[in-house]
Amino acid sequence: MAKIPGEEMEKKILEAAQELFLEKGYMATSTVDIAKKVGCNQALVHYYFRTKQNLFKQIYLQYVNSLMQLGRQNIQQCASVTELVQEIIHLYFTFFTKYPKVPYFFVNELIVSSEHRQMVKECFIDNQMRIMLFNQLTQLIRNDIQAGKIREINPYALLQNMVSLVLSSFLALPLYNDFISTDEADKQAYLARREQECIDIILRSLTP
Amino acid sequence: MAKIPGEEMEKKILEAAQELFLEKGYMATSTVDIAKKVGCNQALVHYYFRTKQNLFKQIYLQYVNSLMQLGRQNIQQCASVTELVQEIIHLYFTFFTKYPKVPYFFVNELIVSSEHRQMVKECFIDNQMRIMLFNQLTQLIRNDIQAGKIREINPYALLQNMVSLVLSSFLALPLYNDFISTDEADKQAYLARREQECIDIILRSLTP
DNA sequence: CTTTGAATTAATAGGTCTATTAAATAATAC
DNA sequence: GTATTATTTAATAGACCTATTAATTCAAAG
Repeated sequence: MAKIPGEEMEKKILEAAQELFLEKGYMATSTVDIAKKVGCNQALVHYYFRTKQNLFKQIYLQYVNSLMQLGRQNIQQCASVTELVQEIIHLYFTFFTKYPKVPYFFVNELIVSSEHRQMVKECFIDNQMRIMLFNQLTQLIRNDIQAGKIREINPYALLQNMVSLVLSSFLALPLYNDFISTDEADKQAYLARREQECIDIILRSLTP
Repeated sequence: MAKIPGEEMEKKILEAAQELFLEKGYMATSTVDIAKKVGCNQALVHYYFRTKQNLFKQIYLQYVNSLMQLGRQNIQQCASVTELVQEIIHLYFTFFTKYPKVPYFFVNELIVSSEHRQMVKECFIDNQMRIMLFNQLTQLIRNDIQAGKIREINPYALLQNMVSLVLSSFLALPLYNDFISTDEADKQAYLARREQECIDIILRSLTP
């Protein structure tokens, strides 16, 4: 070791940790596992990140941000709730189809650990991006309600419904694997069907 | 100890384990924790159940069954999909409102552990109850489609949509707690709202 | 070529955990 | 009461885990 210059090793550790955290969650991943995956000494993990919690924090907050950034341009261009719903659901399906383990990782850590919730809360609370996107949603809803294009609905409820349907489509993947089919093409077809189904349900739920 | 006759202790261990598994999940609960909660020696947990996995299995399968049994009479009396949807969602909201940690426990173990999925699969595969209820749903859907009362829909998709919306209402409770309100009355109101919202969404998704 | 600071390792302290064992205690039978 | 069986305990083996320490190797600078 020590042949790789500078921050190379730090990055490798971060990447290995990312994969393992995604695969098995925080609790079930040990710094020994991470080191083994990188092929370095276990102390090195602590040398760069001091604690396992630190390492996790960096990775998790990176996901929080990338999920929030996801296609903000596309979203800002939307002129109606209908467009927005289609755009958001499509973006998330595209992203999660690429990284199908992110939803569970994300949800699990958020449910399981009060500390991790606090972490996310602090990251969200004064986040300009979040505030802007939420304000846009609220504004669009108000407009479309007044125009009689959609029924009255609380923006939080709409968000929760979308998130629920999208995430659960991916959370169910392990079940799909074990109960229905392990074939990759089948899985892709399932996800494509779910995307349409999610959009359809949400749009129907908005008709006046 | 040893003053309590017969199976009393076994039951106490089972109950303590149940609470802890619900609270923290399989991985984060140790047999030491369980013994501490009961107030007995840790070896006793193994004396009665031999392994932690055994103990878990008993508890988990009990939940699988009680969830499946849940109000099967009420459900069998339903004459239309609309009725069925309302009845099912209401029953699950009632049950989970009483035991709000069951949804996460249930979902998590199912997602996280391939072994636990196999366990459930074996329990489901030839289960008469499951087959009957599913057949009834399929039949009702067929009837209502032909009668022009609902649009064409796959029974699996309908089930997944219902389950997703119901479960996620409860999975979000820790977030509700930390981000919105810790007040018990608020939480009850939130759940009541969600129940209506879930029913509403599903029924709207079925209109021809 | 040697010095110096950074990167890496080996070793280990101090915990935890599951599961087993043998010994002690209680309950029951004879 | 004593023998027998069931319950309960203390003790511990054998893993594994995080985090730290001190020693080693490496890379660059003088």
